[in-house]
Amino acid sequence: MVVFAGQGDARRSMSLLWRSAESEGPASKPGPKPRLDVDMIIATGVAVADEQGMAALSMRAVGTRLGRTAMALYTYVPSKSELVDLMHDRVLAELPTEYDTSAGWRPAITAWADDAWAFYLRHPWVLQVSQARPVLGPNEYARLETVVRILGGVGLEPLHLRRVIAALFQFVRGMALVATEHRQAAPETGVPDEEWWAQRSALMTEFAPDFAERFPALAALESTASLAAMTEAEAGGAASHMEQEGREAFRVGLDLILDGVEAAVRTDSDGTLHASAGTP
Amino acid sequence: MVVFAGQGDARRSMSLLWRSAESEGPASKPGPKPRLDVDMIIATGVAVADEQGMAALSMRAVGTRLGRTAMALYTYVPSKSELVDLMHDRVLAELPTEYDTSAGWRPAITAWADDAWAFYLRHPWVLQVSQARPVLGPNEYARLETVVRILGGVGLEPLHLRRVIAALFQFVRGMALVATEHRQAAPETGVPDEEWWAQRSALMTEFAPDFAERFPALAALESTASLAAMTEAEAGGAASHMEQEGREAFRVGLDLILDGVEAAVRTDSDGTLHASAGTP
DNA sequence: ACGCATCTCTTTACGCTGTAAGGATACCAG
DNA sequence: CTGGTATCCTTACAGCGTAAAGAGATGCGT
Repeated sequence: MVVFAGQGDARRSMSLLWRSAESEGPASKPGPKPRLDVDMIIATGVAVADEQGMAALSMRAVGTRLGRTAMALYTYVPSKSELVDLMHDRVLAELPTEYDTSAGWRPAITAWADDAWAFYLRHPWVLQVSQARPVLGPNEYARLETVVRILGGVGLEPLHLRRVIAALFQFVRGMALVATEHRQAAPETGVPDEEWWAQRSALMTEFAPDFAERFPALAALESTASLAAMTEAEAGGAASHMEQEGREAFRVGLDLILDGVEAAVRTDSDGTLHASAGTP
Repeated sequence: MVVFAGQGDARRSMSLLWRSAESEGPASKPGPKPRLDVDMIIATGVAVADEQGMAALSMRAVGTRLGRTAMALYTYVPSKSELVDLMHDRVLAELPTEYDTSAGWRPAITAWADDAWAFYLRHPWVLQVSQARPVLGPNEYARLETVVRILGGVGLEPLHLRRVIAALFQFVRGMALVATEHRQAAPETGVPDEEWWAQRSALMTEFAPDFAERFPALAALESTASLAAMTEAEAGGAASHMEQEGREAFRVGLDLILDGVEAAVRTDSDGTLHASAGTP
């Protein structure tokens, strides 16, 4: 057997990502029976990351949760970064893949974005996984397929469509990222949100007493907008103000983008031929 | 002097962020002359992060660059995370604060977004700084003020305006994040982009030969869009395809959002009273 | 049934991180 | 000159990912 330098790794990680239930190697091998398997390790990793955040995810942490040492994991998984990739693709399976487009693409995409938002808040650590070389697991593709299916028939030309989707993805991701960061700030630092802001604004007036002169537009906006936000938030009150505002900004931004898409669809299907691209 | 638990830190970091050239303590103090100062340390930190990335930014790295040990820095800066905050606010000063709105807000915002994009590509590590509790330094406020000044007069109501701005910020951030991650992937892993993708797609056909059946919409889109991207990219060719596409998706997404804003402005100034909020 | 190849899992170790603690040295006010 | 204070260094600790080597269990070929 020939092994090319650096290829064994890629091969192994792909086979881990795409492995099916059977299709494994020989049923009986020499050596002690494995008392662990990749799925247990992935599940435990997800549990650790969900409960204590990405920073607390260490090989030792996962290992001891399974009653094993850190090094024992290396029998099943080539490295920590591979484990994270596997965890990523694993949780991605939670996302729905079917959306009702009978009322048009817009409600479907909105529902999709809401689900993605909830998903990110459920697994905030996913937002910490680098997108540089995407994981390319089955569930990553399934997620993409879902969006392409919804948006494929609206009449955007392929290249444009792909860019719109990329923008949509990154928008959702970015908004969810700040939301989760806000949520994590309080437990991590031990200082509750309100206290922190109160303290900071007190120090602001001390260190930057000329704030209103230096940043007039900002000062004007803050005084009016904060007031409006307060009175508006009176109805809800479940989550913190910051989180509520994050959610609200997400909705607003999403609507802006979808308005833009609608406008693009109108001009596109006017000017160019309206091919029902995507689903055959 | 009374020191409340946990407050000394906040006070110190605010004074570091907002300190002005003079206004420092007594000119002559006992003890050896400081051979370093906060600005040198910040500048060195920025240099390290720019050149080698956030992962390579360690107290030891900064220290030895200054011909000192890691611990020497703790005389000037309370902790690494404070240093990162200071670095963040420092580089933020590079962003322009004045934009020509004589041709309307849209070209101004577009120029602003382009500058932000270039800024993030120049200092990718900034995207790694948590937004949970924003740095609240002078330059962070200046950046916000800039956008509010541009968008303050278009006739969005304050609360809506704030959310639009939040969405805009996160969109730019998110798009820039993937772009920088792509750019860093090749040097970090040592595998050039094309090789990686070639290898991956070869493995894809091996491990998921049923790809086209499982993800029909995706397969259709890829075959048409990739072709279009290739022929379109033939003109340029400076940056890699991935990076080019990231930039393109950024433009497309931004235009979608701005289209949405235009629509919102039209309906807002029709229905509600058009107050020239913001700049007085 | 035996020996051996092979597999799982543990122990130990290395270099890296942020930073707490304590000591050496340089400097200024009295 | 002396005492107090500030700068800076050395040492040390707990944590990280993982390389290397070895212990023990297991199935196969003989």
